[in-house]
Formats: sequence, C-alpha cells, structure tokens
Amino acid sequence: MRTRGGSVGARVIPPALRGSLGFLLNKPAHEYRELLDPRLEPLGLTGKTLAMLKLLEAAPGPLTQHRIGALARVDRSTIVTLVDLLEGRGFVSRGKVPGDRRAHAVALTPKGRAALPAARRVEARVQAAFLSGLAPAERRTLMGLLARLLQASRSKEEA
Amino acid sequence: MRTRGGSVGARVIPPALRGSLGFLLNKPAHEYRELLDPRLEPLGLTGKTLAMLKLLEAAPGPLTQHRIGALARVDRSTIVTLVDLLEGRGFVSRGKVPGDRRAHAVALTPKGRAALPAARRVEARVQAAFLSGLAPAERRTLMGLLARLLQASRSKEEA
DNA sequence: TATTGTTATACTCTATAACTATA
DNA sequence: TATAGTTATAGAGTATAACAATA
Repeated sequence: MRTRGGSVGARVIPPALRGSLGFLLNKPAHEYRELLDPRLEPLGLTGKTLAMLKLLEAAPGPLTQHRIGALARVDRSTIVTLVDLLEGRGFVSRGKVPGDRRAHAVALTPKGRAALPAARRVEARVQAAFLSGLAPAERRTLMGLLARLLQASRSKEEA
Repeated sequence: MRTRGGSVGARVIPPALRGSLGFLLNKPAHEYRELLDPRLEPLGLTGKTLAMLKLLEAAPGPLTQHRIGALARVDRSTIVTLVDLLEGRGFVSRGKVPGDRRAHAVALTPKGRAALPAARRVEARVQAAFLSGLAPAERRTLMGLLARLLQASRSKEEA
C-alpha cells in the first residue's frame, strides 16, 4: 500500500488548500529553513545569522542593534540573542557608538567578513535546489512578489 | 525623530535581504498568521484548524488522522492536537473506521459544516487585505508559484 | 513486523514586560 | 519621559521517541 514516491498522495496539494495563503506561505518557509540551516551549520551560521551578516556587510559601517531590528523587522529582544551567537563565533563585535553610550555598534569582524563568501555559496546552492521546480524567471517573479508583499505590509508600526 | 509612517526606515526591504528566500518566506508567513488568527478567533477557529475543516469538507467522506496529516504535510502527533481542538468545539467528530479498529474516522459535524461559510468570508477578507499591494493577477501568480514550490519539494518522504 | 493514534518531550521562532543605563 | 540593550518568560508551531492497540 505504498508505491515508490508515495501513492499515499501527499505529493499533490489538495485543492482545498490551494487557496489557503497561510498554508502556502508557512510550509515552504518551514521546509526551506529545515533545508538550509543544517547546511550552514558547519560554517557556524544559520539562515537568520547569515542574513544579519549580509545586512552588516551591506551597511556603510556598524549598526546598532535597534537599527538591525528595524531593518530585519525583528524585535530588539530577539536581536540580542542573534548578536550573541555571532559574537560568540567571532563574526561580529559589539563596540561603542560615539555620542550614545546606551547603544552598541555591531560591526563585522574580519573573520565574519571572511566567512561570508562560503556561506553565500552554500545558500545559493540550497536556494537553487529548493527552487528547482521553477524556471529562473519564475524564481525571480516569486521573490519579487514576496518582497512587494512584505513592503506593502505594515506589520507593526503605523498610526 | 519619527515622521508619520516611519522614517525609521523599516518600510523598505534592505537590498541585502532581497535575495534571502528564508526572509522572504518567513516574514510574510508570520505576519499573515498574526493577522488571520485573531480574526478567526471569535469563530472558534485558527488558520490551521480552518484548513483542516476545508480539507474535510472537500473530502468525499471522513478522513483518518493519518490521512489528514499526509494531505496537510503535518506529523500525525501534531494532528492529534488539532483534531482535539476541533472536536472540543463540536466541529468534527471521531468515529470508527470499518475494517481498521486502530484508525479514527474524523468527520465534519453539521456544526462544523455550518461554521465554514462565515470562516471563509473572514479568511477571504483578511487574505485580500494582506495581498492588497498586489494586483489580482499577481496574487494568483504568487499563490500558483508557491503551490508549485510546495509540490516540487519532497519535504520528508522520498527514497 | 508495521501502522494508528497518543503522550511526553524538546526545540525553534518570536514577542511582551520589566529592568538598567543612559538620553 | 523616552530609548537601547538585556533578561525572564510565555506562547505558537512543529517534530521525535516511545507506548498501546491493532493490523
């Protein structure tokens, strides 16, 4: 009662769920994380910490934790843990912010910068594998639409 | 130091994150759930339990918990809790499966069936609001691409 | 031996509230 | 008074492992 590849029938998306946006967003999100994180683990990273590293690399200089949270849409209390992880690995450092002794200047260390290329390659491979069911143009479309969705949503802040 | 709408700058997606599929999938998934679940709560449902209700409605008859899990790609241990919730609300019932005394026949009750139209209307409204930044055609494209992504992914099962 | 449902447990992700040290 | 970072905590979401009943 189980052919090769699953006659059980979980391969096809039930029509009843094809219109459920929550299902369509949550499942891939979860599956992608399960795929990427183990591959980044040998490098001492996860999808989330890698994203933070990329954010820091793209910035003109150090960022405060508050600023990182604003960019990544994550609460500042959550940022603490992520920075702790990266600092523990020696990928970032917490320095001083001239003019504000409350804030921390989170900066990419040489080690953190050096870790980025390999991590990016891993991410690119995993991402390509995960998206392999879609044509290149479709992948761009999908990511573009998701980005616009995110841009349109106010999530927390708004009057 | 905070203009209307957030000069803080979290509105735009940082270029560094536009290529991070994990970020693009996780954030909308999370935000959508935060939006939908409170709206379904007065009806005694959540996005997940509503999805299960829709699955049962579309089925020709009762489904075993194992079957529900296969369709929704959720572990059977997780299904237990969801069925418990729906059963507690009187939306589904656990009956017997002729021929297999291990399995439970999860069936929609009249009350469960009656709850669906209103829940669907709420879901449609929330979904439309969440997708309001996209044109109708784009919404269909997005959901279609997500569905294909899910269809292509093997998640757990495979040789 | 394998499968269905169940329970116990554990892990991740994320946020809220309260505290501190500043501003 | 308000903000940056921290800590403690709580809650959702999900899975694995082990067990009983049954196949």
